Amino acid sequence: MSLGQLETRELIKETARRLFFQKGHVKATTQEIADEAGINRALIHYYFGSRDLLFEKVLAETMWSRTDEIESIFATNDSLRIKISRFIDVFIDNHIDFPYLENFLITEMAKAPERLKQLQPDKRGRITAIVYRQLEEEIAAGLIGYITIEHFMVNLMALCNYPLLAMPVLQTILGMDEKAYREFLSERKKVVYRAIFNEDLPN
Amino acid sequence: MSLGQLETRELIKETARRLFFQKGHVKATTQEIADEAGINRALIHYYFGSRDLLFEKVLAETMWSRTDEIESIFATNDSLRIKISRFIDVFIDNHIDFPYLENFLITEMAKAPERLKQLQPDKRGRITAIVYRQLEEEIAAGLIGYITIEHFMVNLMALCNYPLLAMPVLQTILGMDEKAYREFLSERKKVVYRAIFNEDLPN
Amino acid sequence: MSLGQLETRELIKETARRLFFQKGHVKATTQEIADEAGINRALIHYYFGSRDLLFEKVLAETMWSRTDEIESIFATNDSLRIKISRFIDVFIDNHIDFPYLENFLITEMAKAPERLKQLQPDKRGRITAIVYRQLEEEIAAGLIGYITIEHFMVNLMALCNYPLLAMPVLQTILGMDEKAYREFLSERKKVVYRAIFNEDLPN
Amino acid sequence: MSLGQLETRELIKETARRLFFQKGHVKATTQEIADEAGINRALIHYYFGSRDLLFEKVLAETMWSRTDEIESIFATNDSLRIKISRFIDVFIDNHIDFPYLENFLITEMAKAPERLKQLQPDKRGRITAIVYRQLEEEIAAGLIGYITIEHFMVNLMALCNYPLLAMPVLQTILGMDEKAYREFLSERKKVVYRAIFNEDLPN
DNA sequence: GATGAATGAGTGTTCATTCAT
DNA sequence: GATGAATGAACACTCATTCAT
Repeated sequence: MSLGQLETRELIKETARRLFFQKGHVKATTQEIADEAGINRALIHYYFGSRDLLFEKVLAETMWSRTDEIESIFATNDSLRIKISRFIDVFIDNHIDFPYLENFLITEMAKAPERLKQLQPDKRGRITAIVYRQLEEEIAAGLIGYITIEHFMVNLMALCNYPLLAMPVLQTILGMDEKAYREFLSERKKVVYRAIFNEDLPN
Repeated sequence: MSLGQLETRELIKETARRLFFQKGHVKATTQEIADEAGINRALIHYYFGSRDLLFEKVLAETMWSRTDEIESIFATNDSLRIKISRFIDVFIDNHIDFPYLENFLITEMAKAPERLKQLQPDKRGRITAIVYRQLEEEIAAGLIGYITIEHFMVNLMALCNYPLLAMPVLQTILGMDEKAYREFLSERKKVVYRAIFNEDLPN
Repeated sequence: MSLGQLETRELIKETARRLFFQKGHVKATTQEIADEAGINRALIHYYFGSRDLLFEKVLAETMWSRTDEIESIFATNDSLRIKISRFIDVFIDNHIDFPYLENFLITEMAKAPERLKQLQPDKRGRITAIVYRQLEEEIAAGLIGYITIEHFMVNLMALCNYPLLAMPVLQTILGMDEKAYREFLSERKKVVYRAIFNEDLPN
Repeated sequence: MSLGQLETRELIKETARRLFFQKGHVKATTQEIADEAGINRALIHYYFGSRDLLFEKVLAETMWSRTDEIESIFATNDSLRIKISRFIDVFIDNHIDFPYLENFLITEMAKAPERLKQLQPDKRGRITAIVYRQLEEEIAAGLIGYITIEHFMVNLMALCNYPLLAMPVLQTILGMDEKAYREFLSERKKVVYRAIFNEDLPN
């Protein structure tokens, strides 16, 4: 593989990723991608075989890196509070780059629910098991009120993801511009932590 | 306008609503809508001018009724806790019917952010003002921890909407079938109330 | 179905038939067909669903009428000589109109041999049985030399079809123009009969 | 020209010939040819300029060798019967290797009838002249019935070529498998000779 | 009001061909 | 000589839209 090839391959994927996940063009056509990348439409087929295969490639890769990120947070010996605090950081700081990824995932999952299973291997199970144990300890110690693992995780995901997911709607409703919304999102780290543990985020 | 005319108009809108918001066919074609409604494709143009105009009409109407619903909850003399409790009820019970509406809204808003402003008139301002006052009283009385009105509302919306919005993803992650997920959603009423007020939902 | 619809449907089929079987454009594109018929390319899909379905329709219909023609020749009480004489007439006179049909059939058959079976139902068996009996009588009576039914039929088909099938090649080899070749073909009726029965065609 | 160059040139032509005439892939793409030959697609253009030029080259060469073969049969002092017997042998035995050549020729000729003239030089005239004389002698001697040279040659070609040409169709109609059809073809040598001379093939 | 027929613009994809190396 | 990258033209097909009736 020459350098040029790698660059073009990567360029196409980058462009697709940007259109799909950043700009929210869920149905971005090959023409749109080619125009944005400044290449010929046929090259997409040369490198990826078909629009769908490019699509799957980009989705899979993004999912992998995301899953790895999450796993690396939870698969440590740290306390639950530290883990959650990191999770919030990652989701709010990093995922600003691809605000539509979650949205995208939901739309696609609605069409082909069996696809996620390929993208999310058994790691999920292990993560849940770890968090489950730590959560039980917190509840037993009376540090947080009773809650099931499922609702705990969904609360966490909801509080972190929703403001990203629904950004265009919320930005309009709350009457915030780009900058104000960014500020709002950074404030949310404390707010989410507080909503989860009912106490202030340390330091 | 004859009765038949009204009926066909309404039938088309109903069908479009179902396909768009219930089944998640964001890109439902005029043919698909016509087939589902059992009418001729050209009639959609006869009544609505174009696919996009039908789309906007349906979206606007759904938004209006939703806004009205929300307003009627908040524009009373009830306590904040009762209002929030009703809000949770409405969002979780009623909005199960159109699970993809939120998702849809977000996707469309991403394309044309200026559109929402037409759909959400100045009512928004009045609602916020009312809730704002009540929220300040709660905080002042030490009944809930300090939180801005924006974060309070976003938390509430996140905890209610996210499980609906992300249903396909969560259903897969949590390994729940249709029935189990419905059960999970109904449990959430208590969970959300608790997360917001840090106390159990009365009765 | 309106008159216009039938006309357009028929027009498309006619045009396709002409391009496929008469002009030998085995790979005629939908554009070519549409241009030749003076209609929009998309209409072909409107009426036939796809290029292949149009193709199959036209092929099947042409085959049916041909099979019927052959059957009506052999399924009588006439003598073998009369039947063969008619067969020669039909193949040479009528099939001049679609000189590439046979060729076409062969090319397509090479790709999908299972297709012919659908087009040629069990009629074939009955025809062969009838001819078989009559042929045996001729041989037993010493009227023609010993020959199997298979070779007899293949000889007949070869002598009739080949000059049509290979028209472009033969026309060039034999140095004949359109008119001369047509004359040559009409002479062949006697020649074929003679080659089969080793005696002159009556009257 | 280096040895390697010659080898690659020849390899490409061989591969094309096989795909075109043996496997019947009339529309074989440059990619298909390159893959089959194990070379780069661009090399076809390097050596032959374009797909069409490769095509023409291969067709021309195949035609030349075929014409030479025929000429060498007829340009001897042997009797007509021996010549015809050899002709039948060559066409039936040898041409089994390229069953689609004839078919191919016909299809291509239909598109560009002027092409054959370049491929079939004045040899044709000489061959016909020789056979013509011998045929007249046979007729004069009452050894065969009256027939023109054109019909005689066309009968001969028809009886030999048609079973090869129409192999896929005939195989289906006659219900023969590969092996049975091969057997059938070998029987045809006697059958054709008999149909031409109305007597058994010697030895 | 309602329909089938017809169209033009656009989609993903294929392919022969060219070009830089 | 040989290769991978890149392109333009064409293909079958889809779709919203228009039109005549």
